[in-house]
Amino acid sequence: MTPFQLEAFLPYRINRLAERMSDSLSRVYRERFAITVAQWRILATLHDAPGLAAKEVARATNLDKVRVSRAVAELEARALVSRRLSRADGRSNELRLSAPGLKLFRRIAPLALNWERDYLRGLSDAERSGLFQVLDKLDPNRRAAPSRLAARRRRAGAPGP
Amino acid sequence: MTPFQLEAFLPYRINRLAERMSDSLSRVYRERFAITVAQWRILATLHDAPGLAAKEVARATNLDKVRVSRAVAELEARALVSRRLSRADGRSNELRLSAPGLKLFRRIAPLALNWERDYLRGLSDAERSGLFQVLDKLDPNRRAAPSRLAARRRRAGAPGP
DNA sequence: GCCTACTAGTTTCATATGAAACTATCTACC
DNA sequence: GGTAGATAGTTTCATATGAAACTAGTAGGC
Repeated sequence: MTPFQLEAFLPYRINRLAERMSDSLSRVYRERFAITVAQWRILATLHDAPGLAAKEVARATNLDKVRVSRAVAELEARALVSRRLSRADGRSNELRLSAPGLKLFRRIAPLALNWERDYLRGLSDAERSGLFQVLDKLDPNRRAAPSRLAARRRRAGAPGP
Repeated sequence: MTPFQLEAFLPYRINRLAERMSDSLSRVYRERFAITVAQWRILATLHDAPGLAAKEVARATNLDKVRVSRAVAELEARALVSRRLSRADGRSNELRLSAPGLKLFRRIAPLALNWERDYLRGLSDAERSGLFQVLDKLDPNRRAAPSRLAARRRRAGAPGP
């Protein structure tokens, strides 16, 4: 007999966790602000790095370029994001949060962080830091500044290394 | 300034990990056996619990009933799964792997387990067991037999409690 | 300058998805 | 035994998705 239990199979468990988290969190900003997951990621990315081109946004958000194109179009239509033709490359635009976009981001971000804190409430500090450490190992990020990440994680309740 | 880094935000990280794992793993059975993720979950579930109704399969696989209905129809068309009208409830069918379905499952399962072992290769035993422990806390399963899970995990390389 | 190959971003189109409607059956109550 | 919800599973239909085609621009010979 082949020993296989879906319930103990990592891809299945991670996938299920991802879906449930996403459902729970997206309710926070979807119902109240009519923002999709893609739009939320883009707002957060442009907040952190104003002037990014769509291509870089796609990379930073793990979204394909079609979804970025559509989400940015919608954000622009709602005047939450502005675009300006790049001087350096006439094919791309520099994307930025508009004033209302920034305001919206500042309303949502604390809600998202609260949601995360509540979600992780049941874990010990060691479990929290271990979780992020394992995430970094299984799915390394190849770009973001490590120091800011470490700071962010410390705030999230995990003790430093 | 609102401190928010997408790269350090748990739902985003878990989602990205789930997507990448799913992409990598599904290549194992999609290309070679033309099996979708939903179909794979259903095969594994029916292997573990023959005779289940679609409703129970949906619950065990975390798939909605529409997807289960479609995936089962396809599996049946390919003679990998058989259905028999339930004696107890005329609305549902007892679903089972056929002989070819069982054979296919037995080919895929070891590949999936190898994939998982390789994927977790970079983690220490403590990290592996910690990961599953945290998964159980963040996304508890409300049904499967704990003893079998524990056995499975021990095999996966994590020391028991 | 001007081909040629490449890239950023958009659009098209075929497929995947899931909410809601539907069908058939069950359950509980009379 | 008949009637009024409930429930299992399928189908419909409107929307989401992403691969591939397309548009516009760039870069590197020559």
